[in-house]
Amino acid sequence: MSVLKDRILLVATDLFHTRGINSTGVDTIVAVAGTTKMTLYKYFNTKEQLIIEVLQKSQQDFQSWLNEKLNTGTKKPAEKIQLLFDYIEEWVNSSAFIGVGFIKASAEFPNEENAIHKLSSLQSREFRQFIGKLATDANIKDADGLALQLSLLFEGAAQAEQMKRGSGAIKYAKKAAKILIDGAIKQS
Amino acid sequence: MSVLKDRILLVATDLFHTRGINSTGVDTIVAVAGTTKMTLYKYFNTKEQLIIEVLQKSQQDFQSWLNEKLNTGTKKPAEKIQLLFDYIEEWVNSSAFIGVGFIKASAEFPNEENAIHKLSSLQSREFRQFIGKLATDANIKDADGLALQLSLLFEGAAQAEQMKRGSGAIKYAKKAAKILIDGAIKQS
DNA sequence: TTAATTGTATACAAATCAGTATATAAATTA
DNA sequence: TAATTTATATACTGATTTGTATACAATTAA
Repeated sequence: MSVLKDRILLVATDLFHTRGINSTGVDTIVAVAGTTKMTLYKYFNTKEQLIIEVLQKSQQDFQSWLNEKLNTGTKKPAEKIQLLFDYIEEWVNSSAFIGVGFIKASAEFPNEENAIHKLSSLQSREFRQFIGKLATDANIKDADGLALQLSLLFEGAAQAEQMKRGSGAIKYAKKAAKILIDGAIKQS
Repeated sequence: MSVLKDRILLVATDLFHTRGINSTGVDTIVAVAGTTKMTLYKYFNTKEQLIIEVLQKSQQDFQSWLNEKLNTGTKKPAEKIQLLFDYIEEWVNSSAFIGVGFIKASAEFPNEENAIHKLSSLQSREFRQFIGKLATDANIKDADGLALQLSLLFEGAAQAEQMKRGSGAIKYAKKAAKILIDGAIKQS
């Protein structure tokens, strides 16, 4: 990938999170990235396409980071799901955390027919399925039900953390997750 | 309150939820409300003021509805907190539900210095304190901790329901809430 | 009847928005 | 060296944004 395209993606990601997507114009993005609109529109056909690529890259980066954390060493499936919220906490508390893209995007583009909204919805569903696979591997009976509950805690905590940094919401989400996981394991 | 001001508030509330706040211009609002910009600006100094009043009215309406539900009949404190998510489910599943204003607003106005963001943050905190009072009245030990966890489930479920109507997220949030509440009561 | 209030109609200002056209400079490749 | 690619600079279009100015109509109160 071109270094300029990469820089535009990075700058756009940051500005979208700190100022909002609709409130960030392409003029601002190119000014901060130190390039011009002509270059931006060479790499991205429309602003919508830029938004979509920003969302995709953000989610890919997070998933890659999470997968690496979960797959280092030799962890049993039951351990992995117990560790999930530890890693999420680590991620949320890192200085790099600026929010969950698909949560914000779905709020800014509420129309369910909109391409950006559809992508947000897909990413939310995929992450829930990812948790569901962890739960299935751990031999949990109602794996999908638990996955949905954990995803609610995740999205709720991310929302709270976006609203007020350092709220400590993720700490209590982790505690709640442990209770729900332990309860689900007992029933299996 | 003037009938016209009321109509503008209603129309703005609906449009903000279905199209997004920043994507809804005042021209659209007055056109749908069947009035003119001059009238809108007679009742609201700025668009920001309109947004703020929309958020305040939405939260007041929800809180009033919830209080009435909780205070009809003679319910013990422990019953009230157990019933909380039943009422939230009823509210979310009603046709009138269009989302939680302060969740969307905080996403569209991420800057913590922004007046709209501040109000969103305040409303979220007030609702959590409201749950905290229910928990305290029910003699729960870590009332604030439980309130935070329940608010995460609430915001997560609302977020999920905004993203995809009829997702059934609230049903599983209710189940999770029951587990967390029962666990907290045991420890008291 | 006169005065005040309330709302409408319309046009406007000034800024910002996404996206394009054109021309030029620099760097890379053949 | 010549040709091609990559990026810049700048100006523009046309639509949209919030908010205001001005003039007029209808209703209500004194």
